Amino acid sequence: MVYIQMQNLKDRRPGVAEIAHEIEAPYFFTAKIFQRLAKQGFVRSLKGKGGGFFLDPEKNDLSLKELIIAIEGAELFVGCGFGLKNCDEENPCPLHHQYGAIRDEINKLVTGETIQSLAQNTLGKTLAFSRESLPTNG
Amino acid sequence: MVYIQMQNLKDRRPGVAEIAHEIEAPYFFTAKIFQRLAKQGFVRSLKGKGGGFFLDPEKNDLSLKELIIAIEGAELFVGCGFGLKNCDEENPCPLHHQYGAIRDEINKLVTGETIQSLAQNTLGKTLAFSRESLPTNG
DNA sequence: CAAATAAAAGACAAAAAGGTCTTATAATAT
DNA sequence: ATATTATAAGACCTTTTTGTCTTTTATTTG
Repeated sequence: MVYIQMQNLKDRRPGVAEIAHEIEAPYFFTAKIFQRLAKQGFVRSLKGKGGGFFLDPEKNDLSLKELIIAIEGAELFVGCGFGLKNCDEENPCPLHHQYGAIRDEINKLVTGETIQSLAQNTLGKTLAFSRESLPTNG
Repeated sequence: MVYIQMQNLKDRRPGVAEIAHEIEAPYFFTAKIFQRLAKQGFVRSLKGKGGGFFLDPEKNDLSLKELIIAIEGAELFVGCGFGLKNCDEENPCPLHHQYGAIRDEINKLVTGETIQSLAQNTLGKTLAFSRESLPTNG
């Protein structure tokens, strides 16, 4: 989605083939994932010539946290590091406080960073996926 | 394993039923997991009456990192936060530096803490799994 | 030795994740 | 209108993870 937004900022709408190539994932698998993201409202799409994926230009604050919660649930942000159900401040697991500190850092990161901020910050830089894309499939 | 070591420090060797109860996991599933851990040499066991699981008393430095790497591989400690293969210092992903900081923290935690240190530090405290255990199955 | 206890081994089964392909539908351009 | 382009939908398959059960083997105690 960061890649999509980066392209949107350049007035382009990347299609499945291009995105799949950039993130080094199979074509159809990528298609499936963005189908789901589109249905959930996280991306929009246009069919036909010149079509492709784009983010709602109205919203400029889609945090990583919102996305992660929508896709994987909130466990990462609330659950016990050891996966214990009974773990809390009164009955902490042996890793409770140490893990809590890291979880706070993760929370800070995913709350503060948005798809838009990441795209904006990295526009023009040499990135892991910014090599010019020649669509493939596989 | 922390629970096992805590019990070992009290000269007890917990069995599958007891461990399963403490970690709120199904009996047979827990059995499977410890079977694997035993084969990998991370725990030892004794069959028969009075038997159960215990850690090698010689080793007192089994880090969480060693365990995680043996069970899940090292990706958590070396991989890109976005899962990109091309991501490195020269070609960073949009989250590269932010995620790197968190990964460093995780590394520090799992390198510094061992099963033994966690067991030792938490002996006698009221813990998520320290309520006295009445073995069940399911 | 026999009985009881407890893990080891291995076969199975169910559910979730990952991956592929075909057909349908929408949009554009001519 | 129609040909082209591109996503949407849904069926389907494979692999991995999770979970269950039965049988075997080892150990202790009487």
